[in-house]
Amino acid sequence: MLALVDVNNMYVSCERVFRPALIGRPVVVLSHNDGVCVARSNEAKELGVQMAQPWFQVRHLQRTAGLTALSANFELYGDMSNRMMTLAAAYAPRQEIYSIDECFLDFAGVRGPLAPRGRELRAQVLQWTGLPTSVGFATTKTLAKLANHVAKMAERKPGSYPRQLAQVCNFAELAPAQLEAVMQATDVGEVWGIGRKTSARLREGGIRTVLDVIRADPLALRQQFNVVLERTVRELRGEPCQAVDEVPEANQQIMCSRSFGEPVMSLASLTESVSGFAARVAHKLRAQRSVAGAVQVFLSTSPFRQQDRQHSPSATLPLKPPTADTRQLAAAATRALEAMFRSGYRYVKAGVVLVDLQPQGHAQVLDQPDLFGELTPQPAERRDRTRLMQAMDALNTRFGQGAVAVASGARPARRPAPAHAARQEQRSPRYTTRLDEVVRVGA
DNA sequence: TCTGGGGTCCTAGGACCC
DNA sequence: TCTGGGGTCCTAGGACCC
Repeated sequence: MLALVDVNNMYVSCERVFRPALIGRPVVVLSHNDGVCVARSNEAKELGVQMAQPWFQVRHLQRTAGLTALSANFELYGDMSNRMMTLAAAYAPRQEIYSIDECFLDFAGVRGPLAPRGRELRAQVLQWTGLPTSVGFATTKTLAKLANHVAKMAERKPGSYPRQLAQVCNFAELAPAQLEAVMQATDVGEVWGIGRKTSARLREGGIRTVLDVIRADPLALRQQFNVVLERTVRELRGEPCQAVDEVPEANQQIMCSRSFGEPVMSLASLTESVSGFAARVAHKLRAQRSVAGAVQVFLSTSPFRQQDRQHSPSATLPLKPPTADTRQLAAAATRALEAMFRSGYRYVKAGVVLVDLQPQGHAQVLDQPDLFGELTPQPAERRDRTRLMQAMDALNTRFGQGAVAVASGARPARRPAPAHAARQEQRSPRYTTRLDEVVRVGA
């Protein structure tokens, strides 16, 4: 038996822990650049605010409906997530952390009724971290996700599902007829893995509810759609197709991209951004003990500005031998940027992607000069590089991203905030990870 | 005026080989 | 005029998730 534990409206719930006055009120959390809504309280959902909806489209609700908007505070959410995950892990032999706000628990070998354990878990996480969760139990991952959805909706929309399924829902405890009623009451688009396009096509074929798709022929679905849908339907029928993975696999690509606060036209400014992105991805790369075989850089103008000329190039540069050295990655990234940059365009976004990742230490040694005329460094030099990068990572972890950076060209040592710095007008304090930002009590 | 930032997996089609 | 067949590898793009 599996459980899916999921924090309700994670980012909003994290903010409410430290600002209880926001409980019961419509709240959204905005993306990096205060661009779109990335989390919504139930009250904000009731107002009709959509996931990823541009902030400027709903901003008026501040005045008319008392909507509160906060800038994303990922440092806070990451720390709250760690606390929640640690508590949840104690309830089952195995845990897979699936995202910042969800984990699967595998109860294989655990005896006794599970719903009470789910309620205990929920109560402890709520009391110890302040985060409200929902718990869904079932025999496969896809079913556990669905049970979790039912637990949430039964709580949020009384009447949508039986009241006793609220907060904690165990499909295994339902009578067959009850389970069938639940499947019939649930739209096929709510299923994990069935998105907008697929559900629209399914509906055209007369498949509207979860019950409909469970009764369809998996092989026929595979032919009409693809193997992913077939697996999803098999999981809905109780046939496990996805295992619980305790140890996360190393990422196959690592990306850092940002929209700018305002359009950027100068190469110098883009170079500064791209070097910064390269430093971030290099840091992440070393954290998972990998090296990159190639670096990709992309730029784009705004597709929403029809009146602007569009230019969205990308370029990939191989790294031979593969490396995790910030200086080499930043140099390659800026070279790629220079090769594709064209003046006269209003760029609004750029990004750096590391691909062709391999485990550290497996990289081949070249006895011929590489593309840039360099030989594979000798052991002593490699050791120095590694130590330099370790020192950089340690300083940046302790004092904040960017405390130590690679000098890139003409940038002055002490520079003003770049013109394209992010807008983040409503960020809350990092209560749990910065000593100077902890909650103050009294005057 | 203002439109996120990460990831994964699968598939189709082209290049290439024998 | 007539223009293989089967296999592999790679890449771009689509769909999905949070």
